[in-house]
Amino acid sequence: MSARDLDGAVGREVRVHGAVQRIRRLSWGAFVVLRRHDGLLQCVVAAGVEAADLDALREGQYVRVTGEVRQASLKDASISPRNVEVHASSIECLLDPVEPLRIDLTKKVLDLHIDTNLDNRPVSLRHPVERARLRISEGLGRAFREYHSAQGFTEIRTPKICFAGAEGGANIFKVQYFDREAFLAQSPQFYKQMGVAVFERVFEVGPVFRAEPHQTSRHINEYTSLDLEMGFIDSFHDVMAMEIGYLRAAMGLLASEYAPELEMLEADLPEVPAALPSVRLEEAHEIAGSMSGQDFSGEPDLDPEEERLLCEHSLREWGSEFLFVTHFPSSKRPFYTMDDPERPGETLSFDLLFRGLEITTGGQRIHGYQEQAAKLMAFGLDPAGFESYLMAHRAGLPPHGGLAIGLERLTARILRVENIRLACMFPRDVKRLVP
RNA sequence: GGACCGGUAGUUCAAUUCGGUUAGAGCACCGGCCUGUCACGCCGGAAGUUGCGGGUUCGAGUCCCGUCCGGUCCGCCA
Repeated sequence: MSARDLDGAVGREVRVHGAVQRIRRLSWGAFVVLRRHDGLLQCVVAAGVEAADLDALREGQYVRVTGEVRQASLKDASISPRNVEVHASSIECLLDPVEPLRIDLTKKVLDLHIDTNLDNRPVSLRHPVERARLRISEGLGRAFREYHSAQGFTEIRTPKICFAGAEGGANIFKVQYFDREAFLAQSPQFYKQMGVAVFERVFEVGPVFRAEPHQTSRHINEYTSLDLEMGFIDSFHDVMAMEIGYLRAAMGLLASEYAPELEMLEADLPEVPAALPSVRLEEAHEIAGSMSGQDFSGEPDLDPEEERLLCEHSLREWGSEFLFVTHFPSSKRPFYTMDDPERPGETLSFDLLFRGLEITTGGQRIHGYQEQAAKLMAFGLDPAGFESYLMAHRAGLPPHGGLAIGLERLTARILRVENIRLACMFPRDVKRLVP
């Protein structure tokens, strides 16, 4: 029985099951809040109801409650629905935990060190706030699928065990693959591009792996990439427009179907203007420079301080919490990125900044075989090592481009969670391989 | 790879410039009370090898050396 169904069942007898999230004992009985598949439900258990041994009732037990649905008016935002409660006529224990919970799940906030939280993830995830964060992340992934499916994209699944990395460099995990060495995918980039020739528009929601030994609140070594690639674009602005469409759809879906979670998390969804501000990297450096007094000009990338400054500026001057930065230098972008014919040394690429953090990278790709082979060599790479990739170029690719959004980063910034790990069910970082 | 910071009860934190009696508090836990709670409330209780090893000292959670573990930020990136 869903929360919505309970809403319409006032006066009826229902049977529900769940885990005991918290018990508030009073002299006449207790309020017992159940954790269920789609929210917390308050039950009222008077002392002496059938099969109910209130003294034996413990947080963490799994129970089945039978009772009448009655109207209520509850103040606790973690409970959903809040306009009904179940007055138990019987309560049956299905399972007793073998040890008391190691973490206090009854309070409004989990007052834990992030490390304690993550070490105890099998339990801490049962807290309403942690659960709600994962639901928001799920909603963003769901919106990505729904929106792009409606836009004519085909969902693809590409291998995560690869012969070579898409981005090159040392940040790739090696794995033993029978009698050979293989690598964990850093990106579905090559496969997406091949997919463009098959379906014109493709997307994938999947894990990517980065072996960088970074230790910050915005990096994990396995994250979920919301990837897309689209053919027959006129410019990379088509890709940016698609992202705007997605963000608008995603915020709409969250507002309509994830309202209880958003309310509990006290989240403020960003407005997504129909057109987002966009500046070239050079201009971005100037803006950040004038705000901080530092000189960023000539830097090939944005540093984290600039990302924060630029977002502040974008909100104040243009009323947008999102800001595109374009035209990163060729040297800083992968070899498949198309150069701007009008601006030598610059690429037709973009990042999207949101609330102080880079959440997306994208751009137009090189589709011509000769151009791609030439740029590979200019990067000091051997085209022979990219044979199957270049096969697609030789067989012909339409003009195309795409992007990748870091799901955990997007989730974390929407919820204003400081550490990306808290937007992830079981984060992997340099120090953390379990749980 | 670099810079900074930290490790005290199950947990989150205290512990007075410069070292000083028996290392405290909130929450959780245990016992009792409370006719409707909303992070319930009230009374009581138990709970610690101060990460580990060594040193200085009459005396070390506090100072010094070593060691282990971790966090934040930077580089790099989503």
